[in-house]
Amino acid sequence: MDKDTDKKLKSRNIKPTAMRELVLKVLTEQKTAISLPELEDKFVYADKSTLYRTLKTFEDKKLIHSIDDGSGAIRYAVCQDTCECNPDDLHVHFYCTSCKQTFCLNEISVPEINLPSGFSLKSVNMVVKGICINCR
Amino acid sequence: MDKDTDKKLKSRNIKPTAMRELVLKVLTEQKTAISLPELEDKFVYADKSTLYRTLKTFEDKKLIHSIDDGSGAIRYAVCQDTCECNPDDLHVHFYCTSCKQTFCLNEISVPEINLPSGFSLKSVNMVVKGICINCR
DNA sequence: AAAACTTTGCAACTCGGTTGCACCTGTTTT
DNA sequence: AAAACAGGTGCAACCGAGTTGCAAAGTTTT
Repeated sequence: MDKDTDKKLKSRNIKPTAMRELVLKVLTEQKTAISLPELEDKFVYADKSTLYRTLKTFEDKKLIHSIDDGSGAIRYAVCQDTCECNPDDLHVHFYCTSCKQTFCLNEISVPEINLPSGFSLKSVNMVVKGICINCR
Repeated sequence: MDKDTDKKLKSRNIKPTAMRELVLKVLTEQKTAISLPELEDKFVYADKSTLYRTLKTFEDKKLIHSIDDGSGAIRYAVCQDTCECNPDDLHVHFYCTSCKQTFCLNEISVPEINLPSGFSLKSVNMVVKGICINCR
């Protein structure tokens, strides 16, 4: 059992099962955002639905956030420690069309938008597509 | 046959078949972006794959643009006349979580982003989620 | 009018996501 | 300690969006 992952789970009110610890560990070691199918590949013996529900639980409890990068599969990445997934916490994501990896640009927060009057904002999904530094 | 739709198709180098004229007409009359499944509902007698390929053709020829609003289905909307779908042509989209409609905010272009060095930009998908003016 | 090419319709399939249900495991209650 | 309970996991099946191969229908070219 990893003390740190364990703590992290508890800090977000998630019961730390063996499965969850393993998933969180993979997510933490992962530098780029990962999709459910990709996660499945890393866990040959775990069931798809278990992994699915694990991700959903993590997302509900704001341990991870999801990114729809337009690749057809939703990807997930661990949130910053202080993140509450409010509009202020949102950052820009980068999708590399060459290596198909999705990066969290944590330093770049999504610009403010002045919506037409009558429209209210809840959240923003901003994905920049291009070529990443490794593929150039 | 509608002269205007016909002209519009030709101007983008698309052979104006009956099917395509009808689809373009629906897309033009539509105030919000529409998905393939939604389009299917409007064409009871047309085949899914035909509609699918029609949308793809339109998109290739830059008559329409696609929006991934995170709803699970890609939506399409007619481009502005001068649009070439370059990064400069890109505008923000608004997805209403109540009525599930997606609006093109044509007046609001996507803000510029300073990517980390080594990353190059090709396009941007920016979707703001919230409540639209009709649902408030 | 025949040949060549394009568009359309049908059917089947892929793949990501999702759910119902049974089983199992660990915890609480009696 | 046994029984009851709650929650987590695995299996199987399903859904819905998107996609493709192929044959039929329609157009264009020669």
